[in-house]
Amino acid sequence: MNLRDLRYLLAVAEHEHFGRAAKACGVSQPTLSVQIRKLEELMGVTLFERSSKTAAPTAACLQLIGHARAAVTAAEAILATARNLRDPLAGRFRLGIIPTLAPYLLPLIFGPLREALPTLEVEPWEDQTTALLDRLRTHALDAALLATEVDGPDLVSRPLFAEPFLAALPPEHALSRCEVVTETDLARDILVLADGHCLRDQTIAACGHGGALDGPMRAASLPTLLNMVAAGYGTTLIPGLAAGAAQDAGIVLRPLAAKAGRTVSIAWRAQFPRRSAVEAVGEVIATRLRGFAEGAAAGAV
Amino acid sequence: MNLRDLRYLLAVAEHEHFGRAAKACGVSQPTLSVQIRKLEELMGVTLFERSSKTAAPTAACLQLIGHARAAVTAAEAILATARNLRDPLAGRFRLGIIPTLAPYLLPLIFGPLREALPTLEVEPWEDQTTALLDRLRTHALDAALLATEVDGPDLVSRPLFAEPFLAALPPEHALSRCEVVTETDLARDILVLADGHCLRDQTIAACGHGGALDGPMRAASLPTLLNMVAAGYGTTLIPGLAAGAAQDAGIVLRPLAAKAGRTVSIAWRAQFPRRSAVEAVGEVIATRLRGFAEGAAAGAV
DNA sequence: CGACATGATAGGCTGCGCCTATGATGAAAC
DNA sequence: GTTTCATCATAGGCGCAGCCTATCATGTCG
Repeated sequence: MNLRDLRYLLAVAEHEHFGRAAKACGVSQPTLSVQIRKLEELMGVTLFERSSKTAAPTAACLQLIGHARAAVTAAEAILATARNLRDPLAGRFRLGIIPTLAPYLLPLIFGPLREALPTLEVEPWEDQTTALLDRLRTHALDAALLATEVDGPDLVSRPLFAEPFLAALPPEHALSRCEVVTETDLARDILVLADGHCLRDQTIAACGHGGALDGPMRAASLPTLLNMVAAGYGTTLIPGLAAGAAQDAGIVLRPLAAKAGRTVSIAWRAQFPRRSAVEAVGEVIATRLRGFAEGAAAGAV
Repeated sequence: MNLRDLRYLLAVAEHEHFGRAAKACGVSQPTLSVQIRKLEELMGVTLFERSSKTAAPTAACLQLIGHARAAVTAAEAILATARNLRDPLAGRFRLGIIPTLAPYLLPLIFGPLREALPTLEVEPWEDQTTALLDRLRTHALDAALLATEVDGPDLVSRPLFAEPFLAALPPEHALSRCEVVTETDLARDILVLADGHCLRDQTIAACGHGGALDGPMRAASLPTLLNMVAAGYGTTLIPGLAAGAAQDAGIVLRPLAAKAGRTVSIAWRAQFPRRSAVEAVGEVIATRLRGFAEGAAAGAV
């Protein structure tokens, strides 16, 4: 059985006339006769009572055309839905973002995204890098904003903007008297985030450390870490976009001598079909953040 | 687009694997690859994100398979319904019956019909002959019980049983002293049904009439006519099956000398596809009424 | 690096569904 | 009664869609 056959069935049932139904279907009358006959043989039911005047649907036929109409309608709904889905810049777009970036970046890009891509429903998902990569690979995310290189041939990425780090000091800290802080100077009493945050590894890579990394005061999130620094427990590096939040917490910020920083990239599956959506989102973010690195490195936010 | 294509789509979406989906569909893997590809081109939407491990449905695909499943389900419902409809001895059977027959015949045949054809839902429709023929021709009835010959090549009929007429007399009527009444003797003060009833014409044909056929007391129905006879307004002919009702009304019945009567037939459209249902119904009625003519003609009911 | 799995591609064949032409039948016109 | 016109059914031929097997391209894993 075929959708075409069902359309023929509906046409003949509606017109009660093979010739007119054939014209409505855009086929010849014999075609319709043959196909309806085959349908009747397939079903084992006489669908129409033919006469020299008309072709009247039988009671059995009337019971069937309800289902037939449902099938044809559903098929047309598929095509109609597909038409609406054809635009890759429309629909849900699940975007993963690492925790040390999300709260500071999202407020900046929500507006531009909505303006540039009004039909794209960007759904942020905050998680650590490895979790984001897992979700990317299991198709639970469409793309992710990361601060690390992605590995493996199944994923690709594109850098969006450079984010310099800043030294974050308690106001009374000795280094706060310097205009510029050298990364290694921070190592002595540096505090880092809990395991799993890429910022933790990058901080250690840039500064080294004074020994006790995971003391009793593990900082599970960047706001917590900022509070700990503000309370005088030690120093740290923060990403440039968090500068505002750090200053609000009463932290002194200084540019770094070696200009340590990280590059934020957008990553996606190589096979992801809506590549244009990824690139559009990436372009909006890159444009919004253009020129940010220089301003942040200079200490002006 | 094709129902087959939708089944392929559902299979691949379910298995997330072309090879297994192909096996489930009973086709080769290349066939599935080609058909899904064509579906994607038709819709302008990428349905699956292929990798060397799996074929994951895209978000667009997930939106479409709901409709696809609806279409496939409806198509299967057609076949399932058709299977149930395949038995012509099942389902509604709209049976027209003339008014001078229905109230007396129906009680006799309801039981046997239900017993012999339990899946056939016989729906009686009482109307005069011409109305029944109209409804037959417009497919509003499947068959009709008539007491006249049917005309035209579009309708055919089969006699079921002979129904003798009986003379119906007021108890005090002079003819009630006779054992047998001659048809023409009734003509003098005969009463007949209103126009449109076949029994009216058959009564006149058998007996003639005394002149004033449609006086002020038109009898629109046989029970009314019986009441008029019982009240002494005149005589009439009644069909044998109405004998019981006539006697209940206090009417004297006598057999007729010339054995006037009528033949009850079942009529249907020559093209009606459920001919076996017609014949089964006719057979049940004929069997139930077998031997009725002799008993009724002898006056014993 | 080789063995194995995936999905994609190529070429050939079969049969379905389409057409036009014609037949069969019945109704209406004359 | 005969003709004419309508209906749907049938026949024969043709093109293409969909299927197969064989093979390729690619990525994974031991």
